[in-house]
Amino acid sequence: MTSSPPSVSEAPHPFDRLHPEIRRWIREEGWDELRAIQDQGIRAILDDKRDLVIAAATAAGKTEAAFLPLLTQAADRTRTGVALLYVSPLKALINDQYRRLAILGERLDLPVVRWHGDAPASAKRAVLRDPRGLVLITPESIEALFLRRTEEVARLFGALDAIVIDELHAFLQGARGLHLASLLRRIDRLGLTRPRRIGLSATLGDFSAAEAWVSAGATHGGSGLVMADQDQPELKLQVRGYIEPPDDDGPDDVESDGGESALSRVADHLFANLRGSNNLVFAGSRRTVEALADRLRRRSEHANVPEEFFPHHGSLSTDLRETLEQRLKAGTLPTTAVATTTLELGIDLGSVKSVAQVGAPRSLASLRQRLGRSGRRAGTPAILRIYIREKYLAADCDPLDRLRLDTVRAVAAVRLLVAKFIEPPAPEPSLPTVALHQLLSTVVQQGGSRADRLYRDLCADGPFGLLSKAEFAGMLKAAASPENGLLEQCPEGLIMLGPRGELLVNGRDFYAVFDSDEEWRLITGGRALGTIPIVNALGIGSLVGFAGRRWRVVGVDDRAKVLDVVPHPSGKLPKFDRLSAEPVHDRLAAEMFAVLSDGNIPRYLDRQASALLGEGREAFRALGLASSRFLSVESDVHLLSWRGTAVNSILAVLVTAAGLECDAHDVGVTVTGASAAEVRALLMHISKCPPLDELASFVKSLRIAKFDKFLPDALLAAYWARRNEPFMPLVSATIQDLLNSG
DNA sequence: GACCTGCTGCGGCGTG
Repeated sequence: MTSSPPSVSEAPHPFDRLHPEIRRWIREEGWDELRAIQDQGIRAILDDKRDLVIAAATAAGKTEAAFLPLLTQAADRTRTGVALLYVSPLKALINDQYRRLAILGERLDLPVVRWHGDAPASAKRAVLRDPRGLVLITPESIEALFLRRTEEVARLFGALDAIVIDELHAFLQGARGLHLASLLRRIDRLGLTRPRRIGLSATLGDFSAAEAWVSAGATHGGSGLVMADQDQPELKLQVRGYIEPPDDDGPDDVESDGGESALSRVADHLFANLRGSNNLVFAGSRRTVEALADRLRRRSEHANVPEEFFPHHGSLSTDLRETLEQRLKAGTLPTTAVATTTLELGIDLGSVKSVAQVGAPRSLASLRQRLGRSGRRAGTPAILRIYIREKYLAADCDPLDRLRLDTVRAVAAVRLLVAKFIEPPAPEPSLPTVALHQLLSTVVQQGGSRADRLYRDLCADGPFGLLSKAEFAGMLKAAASPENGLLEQCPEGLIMLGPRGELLVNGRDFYAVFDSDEEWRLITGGRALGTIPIVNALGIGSLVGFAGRRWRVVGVDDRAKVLDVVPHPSGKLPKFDRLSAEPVHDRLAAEMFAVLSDGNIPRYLDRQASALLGEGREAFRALGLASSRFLSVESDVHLLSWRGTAVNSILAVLVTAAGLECDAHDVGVTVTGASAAEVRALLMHISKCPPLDELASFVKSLRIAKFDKFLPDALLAAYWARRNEPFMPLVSATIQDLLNSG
């Protein structure tokens, strides 16, 4: 379902179909011509009423491809009500787009209003009084409108022509995407016709998933897709290997004066090769970002050169982050950002010479996104360096460590990058939590509702359609239980908020479907540095490494949770809560097996990485793992599935349910306290797999999302089973593979 | 052995 072929000769040129004021603006901007993606966008939007996905690289002009034709239509509109809604996952992106779109809006006499928590209230009041034009908003602010402006929201959004969803790929997975899907469906119901939806994205793996998300609830025929020609730049790639020193326990902590840890040597290489240009370094965790930024700052100090390496992560203050982003974008001073995932989304960062990845990738979607953020100049190759740190192998080490799985995963990830593989969206674990959130919000919006209507509005053909009527009833019953008190039912059957429901919904924390932790705020000389988790026990005199520097605490405000700090020569890195590793997809785990099985040494490996890959393969052969998937180590048995996180987790639950202690790891599970023969017998037994919902009680924690504490066990168990059902054929195949192996 | 995102309404104050 791509866009229609080039138009017949008598059809007007897309440019000539735009509003005269927009054409004038384009000429004044000095554009020679519209880009292909914009021509296609104009045709698709003006010729067709269907939903649309626009896919093109960052800075390729997607926003204009959507808004030039949409504003052309909106300028002639006579209906009252806001004409266009733009939804973004980030406030910073709204501010960025506002600057571009407000100029066009002014020319067309269409108000353009930013609507997020930090946006000025005056413009919001103005559009409430006179609803028209374009509103740029976050999902949470849409939620707030439904809850706090229930009477006015239909006047605002009841006659929309179109809803543009930016960074669409960020909403295809996760609780927030489900939240937005529900909010859009609620907006659809405010008016007589469903507004068309237009999704924008730079990195889509699965176009059909994106089109399906966008066209949910469409009454006439699916959606269209326009995409830019993806000119594949040359990719220059290196994978570099490093081995930790023998007795290094805390590799990520603040560098000691010896400075021989693998991370220190990674810092040496980055310092020598990235200095003098703009680069992005993705280091995985906030702790590693801090450790690496600290090492790079020290190298600048020792070399007596200006600092040009700076940390960027979600716990740093907006001030520090924006300063760094603007420095990257300006491009006048050489700048390298050492970041977590914070720089994967968001504003255009300008031209970047190279991207580095510290640690083997676990997600191809993420790796692709990172490469896509590198905004190269036309004609220059994309440069990617992957740095791998492996353990020193002691004589008595775990044989699994001998497989050098990080090096192997890096090679496997590169192979899948070349094969253009991107993980498809996975079933969303937090669906019940988001359903309860939307249930409470809908009860407020409707001023009391009946159960059957709530089920119809939220679930039937909707984003929560995976819940059965019985499960939904269970959710209602639990929410109305005396201990939860979220809902109450009037004698006539009308469902209202209960006292705790009122408290919850009126709290400032309610709008987002994701949880947030309590944190210390770090201040120095009146300037905000950022936040660290409250689990860090800090008092006056404590030393802490943060924002790429080291500090001493000189003041504590326990009530406001503020720490006053001053620069200090030393400090330990704070703890950031870590739960579990990012999941690995089946395809990546399977590719790792393939990498270990063949003998080819890719040229993009440096000498150390080649040696590590060789060692891994040698261990793989020596341990007989090409044919056997059992590996006994003292009282443990490793079962090597070579499958992804989802399959290994289910396998671990199965083994636990059968009575043995078991934990999942990256390429299989480890069974404790049984012999290989016993484990084999057990696998034969569980190959006749018990029903999944009976297994759910063996899952370590079913309560994972924000409102799960209000949900009944039976619902959480049933939903766990439902979202894992698609993996069961693979689980059965895995058990067969294990049993068939030597 | 991980990361990220978001936030109302109102009273009180200062300023033009």
